[in-house]
Amino acid sequence: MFTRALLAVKSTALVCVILLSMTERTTGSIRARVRAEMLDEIKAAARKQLATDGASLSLRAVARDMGMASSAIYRYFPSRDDLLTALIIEAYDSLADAAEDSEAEVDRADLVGRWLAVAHGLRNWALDRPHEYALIYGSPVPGYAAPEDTIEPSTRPVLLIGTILTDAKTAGRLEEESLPTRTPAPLVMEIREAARVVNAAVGEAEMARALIAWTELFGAISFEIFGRLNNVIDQRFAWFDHQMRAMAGFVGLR
Amino acid sequence: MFTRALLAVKSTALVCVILLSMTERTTGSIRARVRAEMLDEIKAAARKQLATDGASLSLRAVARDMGMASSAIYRYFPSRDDLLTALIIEAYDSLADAAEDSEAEVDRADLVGRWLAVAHGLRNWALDRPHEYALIYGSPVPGYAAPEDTIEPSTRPVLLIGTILTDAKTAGRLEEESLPTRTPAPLVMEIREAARVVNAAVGEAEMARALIAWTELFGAISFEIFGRLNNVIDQRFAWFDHQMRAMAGFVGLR
DNA sequence: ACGAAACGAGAGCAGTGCTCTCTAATCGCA
DNA sequence: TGCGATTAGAGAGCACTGCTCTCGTTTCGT
Repeated sequence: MFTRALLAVKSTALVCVILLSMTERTTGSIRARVRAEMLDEIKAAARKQLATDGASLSLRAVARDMGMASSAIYRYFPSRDDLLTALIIEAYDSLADAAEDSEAEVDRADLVGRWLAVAHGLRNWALDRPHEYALIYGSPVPGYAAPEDTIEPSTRPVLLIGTILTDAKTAGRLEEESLPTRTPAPLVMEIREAARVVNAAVGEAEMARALIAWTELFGAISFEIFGRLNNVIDQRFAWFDHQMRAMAGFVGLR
Repeated sequence: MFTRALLAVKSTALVCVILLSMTERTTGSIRARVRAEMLDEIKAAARKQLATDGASLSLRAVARDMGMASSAIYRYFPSRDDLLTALIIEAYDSLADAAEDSEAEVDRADLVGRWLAVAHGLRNWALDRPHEYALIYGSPVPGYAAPEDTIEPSTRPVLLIGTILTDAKTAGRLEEESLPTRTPAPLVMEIREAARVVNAAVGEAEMARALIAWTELFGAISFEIFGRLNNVIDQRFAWFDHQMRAMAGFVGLR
């Protein structure tokens, strides 16, 4: 909003702008700074529209909301999909932040508590912004193909269980077990690789159980957010908490 | 297609139509029959379009595909959402059929096998028609609110585990256990009610475990269909099978 | 055989993503 | 300081969407 008003009174504000550019030389030209602010402003407006009108994101509505022509948006985002991509990346980061913040508040030695904190952190974030959750963990947006840029941010949330697993293992708080012998060797290799990626210093059996718990976790959130619990479970918090404690036991956390 | 050609040569086919209506008096007037066929034809065209172009379903494209004006579609479906609703209901039924057929092929006494058959039946259906899966188990379609009509069909798939649980219980093939005492009473009541609805003659602890397995099952399918396994797990079948065997153990099936 | 109901086509409305052109503001650099 | 190059924004326009309304035609029940 500030940048918009600024642009509207261009000539009179020019001196002020020059002063600003002098005191903040590190941020580059004012054009670059205004551009960065515009990018944020557009994303914020889009996020707002996402929250109110649901998953149907209209570029024109965003432009209208900002009081500018729809064509001007294309100076900042080459297409609607690129705006979506930016929102998706931000959503992953925001989700990971929420989970990390929630987990950080728990005593390091309380491994079940840390798992529960991650789970509830993820769920609370999803409840707060269901449409953003749908954007990243729901069905892909109709004509939208997730580009490369979204792959890396999407891995952030799952990294958390890596450290929990490692800490549990080193503290001797993780029950050990071996995978059934019928588990195909290629799959075992992939599970080991997954453990390596999330920095989990555990065996394939423990990692497999953690991945299953992770799957159940997002299954539970999706069921709740997408309305699959309607008319079945009203005790949403209690049910989710029960599931997560059960999965902690399944993983072998003590 | 047959009905379209029939309508195109109306006058000459009139006698034929009368004859048909006489031999098939039980099905009602020919108009009613043609209408039913049209409904099916539109749904089929829509399903085809869903499979090729993804979740963005265009009424006009469906009409174009059928060689008729877009406005004519509104004689059969009052709105695009109503078409979607019809497709959703059919998808639930089709999915439930697939799971039932898959489960029916397994020896009644093999309870783990029956659970695995249901799971693989659901997964195979989802892999065959990912967009229809997304329609019913993904994020809700943008401007679409699922009407009452979809509630009942959506319960069909889950009914299957009810019979498996009951059979396992009566055969003494289901490990018993009690819920942790901290489980809130209202939640216990809801779980018992859920067991009643799916005809599962088991206690709340067994039902809770089954619901968790059910959640993991759909979490696993969603992860696979929505691309969350990309670059992580390539051994899709083996991984799913492993998960489902693990969940069978978690539920206590023997 | 006739009035009522249903059907299909076409035009039209408001909305969408996106492109192109044109003007004005701002930039880097001499 | 001024000038050519770059960038921002507006507006018109294209093809598309869901949906409504009207207008003939066809089929229905009686």
